[in-house]
Amino acid sequence: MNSLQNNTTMQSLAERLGLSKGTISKALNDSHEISIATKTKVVEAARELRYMPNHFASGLKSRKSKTIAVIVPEIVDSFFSLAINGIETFTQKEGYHINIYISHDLISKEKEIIRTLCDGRVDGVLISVCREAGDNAHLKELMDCGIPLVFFDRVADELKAGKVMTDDFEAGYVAARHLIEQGCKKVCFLSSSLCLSILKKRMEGFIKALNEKNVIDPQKNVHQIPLDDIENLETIKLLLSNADERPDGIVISVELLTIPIYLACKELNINIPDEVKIICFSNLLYASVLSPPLSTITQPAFEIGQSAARLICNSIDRFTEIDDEKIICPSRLDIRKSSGGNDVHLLKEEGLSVF
Amino acid sequence: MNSLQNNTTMQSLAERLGLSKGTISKALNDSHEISIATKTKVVEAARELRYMPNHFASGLKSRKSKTIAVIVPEIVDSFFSLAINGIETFTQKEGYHINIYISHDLISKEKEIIRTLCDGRVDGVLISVCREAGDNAHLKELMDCGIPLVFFDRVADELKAGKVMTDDFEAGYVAARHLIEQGCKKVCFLSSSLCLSILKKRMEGFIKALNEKNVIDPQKNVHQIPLDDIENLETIKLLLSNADERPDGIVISVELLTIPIYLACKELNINIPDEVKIICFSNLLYASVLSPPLSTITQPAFEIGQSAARLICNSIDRFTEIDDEKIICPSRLDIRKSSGGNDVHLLKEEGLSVF
DNA sequence: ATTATTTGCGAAACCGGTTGCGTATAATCA
DNA sequence: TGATTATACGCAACCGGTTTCGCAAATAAT
Repeated sequence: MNSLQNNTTMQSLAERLGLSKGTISKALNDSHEISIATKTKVVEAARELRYMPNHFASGLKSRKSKTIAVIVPEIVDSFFSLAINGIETFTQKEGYHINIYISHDLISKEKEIIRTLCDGRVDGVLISVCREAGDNAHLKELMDCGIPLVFFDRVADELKAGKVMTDDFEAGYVAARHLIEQGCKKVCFLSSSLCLSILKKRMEGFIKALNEKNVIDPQKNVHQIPLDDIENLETIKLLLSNADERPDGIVISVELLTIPIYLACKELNINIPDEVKIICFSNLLYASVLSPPLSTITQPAFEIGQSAARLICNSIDRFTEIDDEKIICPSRLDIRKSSGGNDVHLLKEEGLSVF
Repeated sequence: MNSLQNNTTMQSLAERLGLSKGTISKALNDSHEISIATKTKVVEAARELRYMPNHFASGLKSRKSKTIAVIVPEIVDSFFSLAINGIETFTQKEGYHINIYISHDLISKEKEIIRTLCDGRVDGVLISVCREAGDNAHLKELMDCGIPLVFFDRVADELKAGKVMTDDFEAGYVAARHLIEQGCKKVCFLSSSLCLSILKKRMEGFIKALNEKNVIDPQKNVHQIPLDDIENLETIKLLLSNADERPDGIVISVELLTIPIYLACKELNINIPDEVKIICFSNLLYASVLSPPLSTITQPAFEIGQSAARLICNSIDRFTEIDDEKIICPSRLDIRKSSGGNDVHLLKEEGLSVF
């Protein structure tokens, strides 16, 4: 049975040393009230008996858990796993633990998760909101509990909280301009839903680039693709199958659509980049070994995670509210062959390697 | 300043309703001692005031945190992120929270992490041990604290604990036999270090297949590749550059070596699969869009995570020790073009899709 | 030598739930 | 009607730390 051997408590330590519980506490916390001699005696005994202050007891009094909740829509995703890596790198240095929650892009799950977070188990929350639209009463309630909140990447624009993101508008613009400069005459933009504000911003940047080229009604070049694995392939094949109307350049705003695009082109025998040039918002480590290597708008996922963690840890440690602070980490254009660039190896790019 | 609005406590609820703290507790826990009328009154007031039992207070008494620690060597990794997805899927149903820790394959980090886990903050630990060799005193100490431990994938053979893994020996054998059946005359095995028992088992399976073909000294066909991104590319290029000695079939036992293999072949102008056939232990979602599509030994990462979570949750909830229980989830051979198979789309394989 | 101050520690309250026990009131029984 | 048993709730201890306060002994100041 569950024996729970390590029951060394302050009380047992106190009895063993002929001291009081309070004295032990003060000694271990290096209080000035306790003599050096007693302190060393206590510290040694504590180490010997592998004493560890009980997490619940100390948390009950201090109201601090040294724990941060991280809510992501998905974890099998190069962006989010890199972001978590960045978060962990920072929090671990500061002695914080992290709880991971996956919303699976469902607003109901997100609400359910948030609700469990109001009992004091976490000192702060980092969140990348789910794709599914919905009110954000749950987020407001969380903040009403006095729990600091920081959004990363997918933010809720209308809430006053910390926000760490990339320059999506600019990146959308750069992606579209790049394809235009590569000689594309008909560039289109693939998105999932446009509920997500970051996707909307990318699209607006894309529109701006098209407007500069005096494209008539650029909104017509924006396509919403379902995220279901079967439907999306069919939708994309439909888009590419009509040779006359077919786009010769595609900006893909979500990494998930990479596989269906490549598959569709292969099935329809369309050559990338000769017949259609492609660039994708993506953090894929494998972009350089795809055929052809995939040009990407690479988001600084690790840095975004790290900055978000720094923001929330500082807010917690200094008891300061985050006053709608916004941090922008710029994305990077990595030109590879899929958009007609040279096929150089970009494996060792700064900030991408995680090994 | 941090206002902590939601200070609804049992005491405040009690005062508001003219009852005692104990009565509130019993009412909320549906005790038979309390009348229906009182119960409904209390429950309604609790909901109205958004009362949540304090995590520390309840944990202090119950000695349960409803939290599981998950320690992985890396998170930007398709296997581990899938495994975490599996873990989360199960634990979330059971009302457990999960803490994520990343050892970055460093034994020192692993020890440090484990040490912080003995204070009662978690009810159990799931771990995939780090690659770096070392004693496992820290794991024993954890178990001595009465905290259930379950290994997944990378296990410590010598410890008596729960273990969930795949059939590495069998998989290594199957991979090698597949290449041999595809006509390879000189098959070799790439590994990182052989400290990891799972890599050793894969190698032993590989050796068995070669022995069956009466290969002389098959151990000579086993190569250890450094994991550093620059060194490994050079080492692999060296291995492939000598056209006479060059292997015509390669079993890659770690996913990390996929990129350098593809890059090396491209640089040396070696055709996959005509000149060298390749199969890799991997959970890459992008295997099918690599060029050529990569044959894989696909580990049931999601199932492994799910089973590990089930094992530890059951152990916790039933107060039973895990008596060296072993669960084996078999891997799957996915033949694609890199090993000379047909280029079929294996996107929708059972158990792989995470969308 | 006497008073003032510092030093080192113990006692007890407190954090917010949980739980065993005691008891007053109501319901049941003889 | 009086004794017995349920019913419904309050009281207080407890979980394991933290912290305030008080006090005795040691040291310093006068």
